[in-house]
Amino acid sequence: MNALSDHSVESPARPSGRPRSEDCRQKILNAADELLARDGFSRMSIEAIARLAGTSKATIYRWWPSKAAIVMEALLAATEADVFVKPSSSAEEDLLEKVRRAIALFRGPKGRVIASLIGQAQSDREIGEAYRTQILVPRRADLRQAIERAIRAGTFSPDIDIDLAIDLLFGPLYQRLLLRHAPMDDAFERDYPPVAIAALRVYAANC
Amino acid sequence: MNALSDHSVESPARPSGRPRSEDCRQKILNAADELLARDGFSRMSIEAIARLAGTSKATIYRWWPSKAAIVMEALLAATEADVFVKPSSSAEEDLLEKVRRAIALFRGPKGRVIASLIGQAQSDREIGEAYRTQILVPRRADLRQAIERAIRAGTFSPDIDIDLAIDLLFGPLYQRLLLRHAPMDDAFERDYPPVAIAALRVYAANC
Amino acid sequence: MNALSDHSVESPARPSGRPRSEDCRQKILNAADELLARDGFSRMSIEAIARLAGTSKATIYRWWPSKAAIVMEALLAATEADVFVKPSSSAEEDLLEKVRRAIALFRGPKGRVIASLIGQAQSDREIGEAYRTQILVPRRADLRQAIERAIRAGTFSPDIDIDLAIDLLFGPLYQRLLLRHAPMDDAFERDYPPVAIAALRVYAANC
Amino acid sequence: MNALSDHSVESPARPSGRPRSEDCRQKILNAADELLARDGFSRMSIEAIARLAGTSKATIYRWWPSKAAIVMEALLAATEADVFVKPSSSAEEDLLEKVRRAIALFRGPKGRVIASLIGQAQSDREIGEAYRTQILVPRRADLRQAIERAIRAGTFSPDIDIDLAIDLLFGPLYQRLLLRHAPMDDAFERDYPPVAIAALRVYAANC
DNA sequence: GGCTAAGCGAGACGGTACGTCCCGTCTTAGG
DNA sequence: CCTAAGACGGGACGTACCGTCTCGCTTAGCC
Repeated sequence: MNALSDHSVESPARPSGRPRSEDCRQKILNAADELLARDGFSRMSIEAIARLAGTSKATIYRWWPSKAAIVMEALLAATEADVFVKPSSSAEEDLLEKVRRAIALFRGPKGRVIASLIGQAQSDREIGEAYRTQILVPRRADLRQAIERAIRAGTFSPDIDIDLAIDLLFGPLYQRLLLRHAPMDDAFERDYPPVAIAALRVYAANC
Repeated sequence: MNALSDHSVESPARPSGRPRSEDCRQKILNAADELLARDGFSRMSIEAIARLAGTSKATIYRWWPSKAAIVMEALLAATEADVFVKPSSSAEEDLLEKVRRAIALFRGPKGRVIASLIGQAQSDREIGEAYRTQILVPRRADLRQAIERAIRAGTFSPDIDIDLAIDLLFGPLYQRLLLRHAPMDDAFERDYPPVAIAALRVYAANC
Repeated sequence: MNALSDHSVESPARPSGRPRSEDCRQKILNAADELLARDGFSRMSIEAIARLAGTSKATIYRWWPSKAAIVMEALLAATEADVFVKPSSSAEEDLLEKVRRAIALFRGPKGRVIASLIGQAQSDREIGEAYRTQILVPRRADLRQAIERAIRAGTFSPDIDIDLAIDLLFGPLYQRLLLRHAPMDDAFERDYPPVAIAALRVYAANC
Repeated sequence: MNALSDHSVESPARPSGRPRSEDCRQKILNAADELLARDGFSRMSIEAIARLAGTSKATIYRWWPSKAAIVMEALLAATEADVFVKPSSSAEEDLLEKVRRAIALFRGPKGRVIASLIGQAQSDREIGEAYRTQILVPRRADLRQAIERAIRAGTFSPDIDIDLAIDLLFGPLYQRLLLRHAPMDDAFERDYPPVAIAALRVYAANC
């Protein structure tokens, strides 16, 4: 548990004092969402969030240590569903679907938010740590399971480096998201996933 | 030519008045370098650069439109050599070497600088545009040539999407540079390049 | 009765519900005293009093309308004895003693507290009103009685302006307390009182 | 020279850099004056001064260390003339006039400003020090000269404590200014000065 | 060699946002 | 009802940089 998520600790024992206002929390997250869309991550200020949410800055600082923490919380809740793939009989097929889902996610409005967070993480160690812990780790654990299913099914060699395998699948996606050297368009969404799976297959077979 | 590189315009007509001080330019670039290493991109301020360089802020603003432009200029000069690969008889072999060079570059001190710039580019369109124009475009043009050589040699199908091909090779690198979910260590430097080439080969053969 | 002393209203009818905690009242007054000594009036906050007293802010606000009211209450209780002079046969002698007592009071630890209150009163009408009503009015009534005794004894003319007379005696004291242009030292404590009485005598005789 | 008056140092050598804007200085002092009249010293904020003056807070903080320093500067310039008395043949007469001038000053709009400053000085050592150094010291030096003239003329004994003498004259004034227990009205303005002089005379003769 | 025009340092300036502090009010639970 | 705890809206604090500006002083090439 790191600093960016302390507020999400839920102690079972009800703490004394006036309880945190859930309404207030929502207003802040909504305001953050709106400003994120309008101004982008680094151009939006905490003062603006407070202004728009109609809360005081102190209330924000009481619960979130930074702008990134707010955005992360908003993102986290909303992204879970986007990438969940119901396991099918073919692990390979599932991986293909996961790649497709990731492309769809990156192309949608959350794509820029994710890119912003990763961008900020380059100069703020806490944001990076939080992003890895809260978003990447569970995400990659899920992918790892799918790959391990494929290994058990004999599709992939048990000797493969699973981290490397995941990177083969998703690296080009992140690259396009972040570098924007080429569009993440319909052609990419159609053509890339099978290429990625093919690349993984050749790596994982001949290991 | 975009805003981040206006200063490099060299008018052939000799302007009147005192000429730009080259000494001053160097002091600023050096100061930027030092602060970049010490504080990181977004924590370093233009005021600090001016302070350290012993120049005035006005002088900086006269020649560079932003912090990123300064850093970009410093980076550009220093990176050229790192990635140049003398063409050999085997285009595939050259690509392999280029991947290796990129890993070495990313692992070195310039890695964090590049990551910082890409990070900032997420929220500053000008930086992004400049990075793509000045760094990525020439870089990818070079890679494209190597791939076209391979196509002409019959190694790769002429139907491949060259952008996608390049992404297959370098995507996982940028991913590790920017997400830092897994180390870019000796094992990676040793294992990844051949895997990348194999992936490209399978894509480019079966296209 | 003004706002700063509402809490001293004592309804004869026993109110329903939990009675006010006397312990709590003492803890707050003690904490106020301690912080007053440590930080001075305007640097001490109500939050700090609550923290130190181990009470909640709400409890303080329920009983006192302001910081000054707390301090006033603490001061009032403690100062009564300092200035009471048992009437002797000579009203003039009594006045002399009262001046001496005031100097002693101002030189002691309560001197700075009184100065702080008068200082705050310059920008807070309520504090000023409360200070005058609760402290100055009874104090000056007492002095007035002593002077009237002297008038009845024929020492002073019955035509004198008693307020002016009191000011002649105490003005220089307050001036030194508040301006601190010159020390209120042993020499002053020894030399000033007879001078003051002499000044009063010459005014009150030749009126 | 203390911290509250550093800005008034006038180096003969013109300093480098953009010169201080006199216009800006005036706008700030005027804004301070207006707010002082409208809201009183402690209710006026530096933010409000900046807002009204149309300057930035940084500009204020660059030149004045505190609210009090601003007010002091505004006061200082405006008060000089109010208390200057052209020496006449009678030193005693001059003292009488000086007392009258002080009463007039205290009754006017500057009276509340002076009271505010003295009030703040009770909890801010720097303000007190500045007030004493910049206002009281020159003021009392002037009074001291008048008294010394009277001593040389044989009116007063050479043994008197001049500080005490000044306090006898002005103490009651400050007391009424600060305690407001009795009005500083026409009657006081008419009656007090001769009483004060008489008191001083009896002290200074029988010393 | 003096003129002129830009470069340059220094640093003031209007702004904006920062993160903190305390205010006085409120909303809980528990005594 | 009283109290402890502490969340809340509000607003000022003093600081840090931003990018622009106004000065006086170089420092060249050109007349």
